[in-house]
Amino acid sequence: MKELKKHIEKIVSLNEEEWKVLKNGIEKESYSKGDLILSEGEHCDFIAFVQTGLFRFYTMKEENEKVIEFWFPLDFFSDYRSFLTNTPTNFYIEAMQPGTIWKIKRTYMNKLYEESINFNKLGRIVSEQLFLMKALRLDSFLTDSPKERYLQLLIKDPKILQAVPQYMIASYLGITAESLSRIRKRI
Amino acid sequence: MKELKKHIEKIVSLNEEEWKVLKNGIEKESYSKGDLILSEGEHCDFIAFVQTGLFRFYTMKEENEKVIEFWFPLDFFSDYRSFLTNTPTNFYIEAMQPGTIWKIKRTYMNKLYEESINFNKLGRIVSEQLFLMKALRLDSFLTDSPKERYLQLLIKDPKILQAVPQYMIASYLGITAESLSRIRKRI
DNA sequence: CAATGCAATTGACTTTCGTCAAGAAATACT
DNA sequence: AGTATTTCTTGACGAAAGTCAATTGCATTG
Repeated sequence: MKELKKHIEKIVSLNEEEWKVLKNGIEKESYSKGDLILSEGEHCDFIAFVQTGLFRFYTMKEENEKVIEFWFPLDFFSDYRSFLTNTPTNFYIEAMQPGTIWKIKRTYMNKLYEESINFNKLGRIVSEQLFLMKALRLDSFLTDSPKERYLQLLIKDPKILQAVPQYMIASYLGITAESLSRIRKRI
Repeated sequence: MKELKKHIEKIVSLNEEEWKVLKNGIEKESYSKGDLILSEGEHCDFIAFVQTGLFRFYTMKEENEKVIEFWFPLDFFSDYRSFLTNTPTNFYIEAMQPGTIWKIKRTYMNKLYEESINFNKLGRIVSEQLFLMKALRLDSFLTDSPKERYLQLLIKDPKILQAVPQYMIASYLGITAESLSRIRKRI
């Protein structure tokens, strides 16, 4: 829990009482490689924090996996669309390695939002950060070629390249595994 | 200001005092067709609300305009990346028609965030909504073909098609004007 | 160490997209 | 109405991506 507390404190400074209340809503979960934390049709009713492990967020489109995101230790994650709108998801969250996470439920989160300014601040800043990540990613689809997106990934996210098989990276870049292989050859 | 107040009240209910404080930080601005509200190199230090008119958010990539977003009446807008990180922007915001907006400055917004739970709630929910829009858009780039993205636009955002020239829609879909023209022919 | 399974590459081929240039169509202007 | 400007379409071509199938490379394991 130390990492989580430290991470939250970088965002907002909670007093003893607030931290105690927050802690009461948090539970630890452990997963084995290949476990599904969320599946199509379910509601995502939590926000989580990666303690250890590696997770991916993907969807199926006509038999093909489309990887939306990868999550590493110290990342907050959720199917935030399903979480916010309280609607069933089309996505899957999979543990790519054994790992442990901290989870907080939406109902508890909403209770916190009613309680103190700091929890709203926390929720706001987490939302802002999630927004920024999506916005940067979208911009690169609008302005860059697949080759350029790959080159930027090399620079900005080398840890993804080390940890993840290439065919998933291709999907994450919005192209096929074969295309990525050819892009790499051209460089 | 009526529309703005009504719109905010759908998100969070402010008391008389809070509304008065908020109002003090809001100023009206009017633009003519073609005016630039924000240009590359500047800092975006505001969040705005469209009262009337039509605005677009775009960037230049090697002489070519890349349209990121369109904003219509009742939309909140900002170069939220520049706003949140307080860094210079690579983007432009242009009034595509004569229009008026309400603006609130970052410094004022940050003051509000210190003041009451409701302003944080407002900021949180606006951030959540902005996140949702980006996330949906990104998903469609990862999972759909240009043709599919166009067809979805027909269904989900017909107002964009009516109000915006096709070559900007092409850019918004991540393709060239010629490609969009051919996609339309194929249908 | 051979055998298996998964990942990555390569080849052949099709489809689609981008680019450049030319025209047609639509819109705005005088 | 006629002209000018902008927008949209079309054609020709090259580059890149998708698809399917086969092969190579790599790691795991029995």
